Amino acid sequence: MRHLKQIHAHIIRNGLSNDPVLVTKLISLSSSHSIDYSTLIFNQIQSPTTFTYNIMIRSCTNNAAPHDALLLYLIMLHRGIPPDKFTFPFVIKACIALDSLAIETGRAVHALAVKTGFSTDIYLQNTLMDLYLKFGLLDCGRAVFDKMRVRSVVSWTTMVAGLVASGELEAAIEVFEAMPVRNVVSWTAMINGYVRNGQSYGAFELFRRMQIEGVGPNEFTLVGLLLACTELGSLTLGRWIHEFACKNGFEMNVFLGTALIDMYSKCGSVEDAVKVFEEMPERSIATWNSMITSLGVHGHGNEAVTLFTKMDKVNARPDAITFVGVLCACVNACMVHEGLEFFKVMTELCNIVPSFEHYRYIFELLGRAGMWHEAYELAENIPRNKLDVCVWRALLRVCETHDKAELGKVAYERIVELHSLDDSMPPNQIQLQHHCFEREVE
DNA sequence: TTAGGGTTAG
Repeated sequence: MRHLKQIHAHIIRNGLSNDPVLVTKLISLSSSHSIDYSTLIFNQIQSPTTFTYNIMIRSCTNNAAPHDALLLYLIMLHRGIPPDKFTFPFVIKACIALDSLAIETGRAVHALAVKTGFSTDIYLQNTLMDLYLKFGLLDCGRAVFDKMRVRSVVSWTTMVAGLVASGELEAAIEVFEAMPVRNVVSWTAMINGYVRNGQSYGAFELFRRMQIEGVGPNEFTLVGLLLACTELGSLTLGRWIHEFACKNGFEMNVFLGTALIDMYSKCGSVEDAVKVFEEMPERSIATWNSMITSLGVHGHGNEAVTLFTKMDKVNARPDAITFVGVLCACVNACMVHEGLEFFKVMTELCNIVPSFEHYRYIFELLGRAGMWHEAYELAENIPRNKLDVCVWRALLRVCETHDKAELGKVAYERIVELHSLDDSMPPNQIQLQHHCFEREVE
């Protein structure tokens, strides 16, 4: 970023700040470090063109600001700057990055693309398919696919991946088998389809077929296969994939490394997980989380906590999942006071809003420490939202295991009370829960 | 300047 700013200064001093090529290059290069800086450059352009808008829209989406991307698109239309064939895929990608509420915007963009004559662009069609399929509108995705006059391997793969994500394994297989050409991405998408649908042997069968047909796997493929090993609980197969990766010179990137750690941990070899972790040249938050969780569930609570404290030294910021792992480790290792301290760090220092899982572990810790009043206070102070019923349930659960009938009854009454405020809960379900509780109390 | 596949909790 420092070098980029120096270059930017030279550009200004040499009177080149209106050169569209230089300016757009600056925008896209700076966006991954500071979207604010990119916006600053963009706002200084005297007469922005379709091209500069496209670049700015793409930069926003690629850097966690899809909402701004849509806003820019609207401003662009408002200013009368015409979108082109590049604009539409970028805007649809912004919709995909948002939640499914953006589907209406997506449809409107689709409509405008039809009106302006860009709807037959293969890049747009592929992106639209992706949008509809990812938001569960399988018929719409299919309709785009069926209307395409030319389909590339990307079109077919998008269809396969979309069906797989919706659990439509049979339909995905049908499309996959009908593909005229398959590349490593297509094979990987299909392998993951088998894994996600609990058919891990099918995934390995496909891996064999892929190699017979002369397509080599890459890191993505191996990650899918490692998930299959994890699902099967097969340390032997997992080791084989690991050896395959080493023998074939695969780069130990964060995804492959993390999948290996997770596989070793869940297949019972925490030693191998640690070995992989220590040898990784680069780690993501998922890598840390996987390793901490692994140590925690294997009864190495102290090691998990030590590793957690190391995160700070390498500037890795813990997230909500990290604390689920740490709290779980504390529960398993009976580190009551440490756990309570971490919960404090999480909420007060890291500003992480506790989820149901955090409450579950924290109630367990408080229960073990006999701090029932604190547990009650904690549940009582949760603002009214969707989570509070779950939290009282978590407390009820802990009360049950610790034979804490009195507080359990309070928790139970709160659950019934909150349900009665919730119209979406049918009365017979409340009755049923009431019945269950009475029986448990007896 | 554009399109598709990947890791962590529960």
